[in-house]
Amino acid sequence: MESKSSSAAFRAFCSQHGLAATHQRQILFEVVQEMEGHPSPEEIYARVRRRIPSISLATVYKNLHLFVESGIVGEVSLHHGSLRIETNRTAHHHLVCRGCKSITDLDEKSFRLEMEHDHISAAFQVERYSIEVVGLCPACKKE
Amino acid sequence: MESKSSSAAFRAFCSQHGLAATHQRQILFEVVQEMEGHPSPEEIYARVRRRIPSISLATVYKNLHLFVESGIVGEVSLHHGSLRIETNRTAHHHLVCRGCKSITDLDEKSFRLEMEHDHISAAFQVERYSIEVVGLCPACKKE
DNA sequence: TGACAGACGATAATAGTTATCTTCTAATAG
DNA sequence: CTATTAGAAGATAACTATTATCGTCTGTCA
Repeated sequence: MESKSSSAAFRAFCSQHGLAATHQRQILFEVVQEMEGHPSPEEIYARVRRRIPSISLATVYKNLHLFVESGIVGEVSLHHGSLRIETNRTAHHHLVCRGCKSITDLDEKSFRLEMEHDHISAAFQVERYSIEVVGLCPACKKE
Repeated sequence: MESKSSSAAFRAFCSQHGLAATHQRQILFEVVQEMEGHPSPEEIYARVRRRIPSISLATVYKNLHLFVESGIVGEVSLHHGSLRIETNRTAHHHLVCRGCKSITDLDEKSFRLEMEHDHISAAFQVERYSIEVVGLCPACKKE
């Protein structure tokens, strides 16, 4: 059964990460996995409230952080939270540390990229692309 | 002379965009272009204050927006400002509209990428990479 | 079944950013 | 070269997203 297996996955997730299997956490777990696209905390909050009207937004945030840390969901941008200006106007890419959020420029020559344009709708006007290489910088790796 | 040509570039920029060539704007223009990396508004503000101690943070923000719009600087992430959760855990890339900030997933197969690993420090532990294709979606293109 | 660590909810606090409003100044017409 | 005026700057209030705090409640495990 759907709910059985989903519940089992949730319990496994909680015990793997030493977390209590609470009702709020379980609904969040389910909702996050059934949502498509790139929802914001507010959108997730709105959706969870349909099932638990009394849930707190703080609970949503706290659990989203746990989910991101554990890897069951990702974050679209590691450097949201503050505007960052790009002064290097030549084509280049980014090396991003998921620990300290540092960003290092990579020369365009570091990659050879072939785009299969068929896969991108002709109606979308492509202006540029950039590659984000994500991982851990030497300092953060030590931890 | 350095300052001559910089000043000429600034004046050209202003008249191209119908902007008044004010002192604050000029210092910001210069500072932003001489900064390396990916400075935040606060960092730029701190630096500009060394030359104009009385400048307001609001002025920094207003001018940074103008600079971004005009293209003389870029923004590192088009979707900062709010956490966005990634529920799709399979390898994929993003099609991002710089107008409405919408994000569409692209299949991993859309690209063929060869990384010249020599260019990335061996000390950086690469975990994944993702390609961001930036441009205008059909709806935003109409404007 | 208790005791307790950890989770929840309510809400205050903070950080980043934007809006408002008043004063000032660059652009330009005369 | 001055007067006019649209736009710019500065001060600061307001707003949005996020995090911290704290009292209460509830899974977990002995």
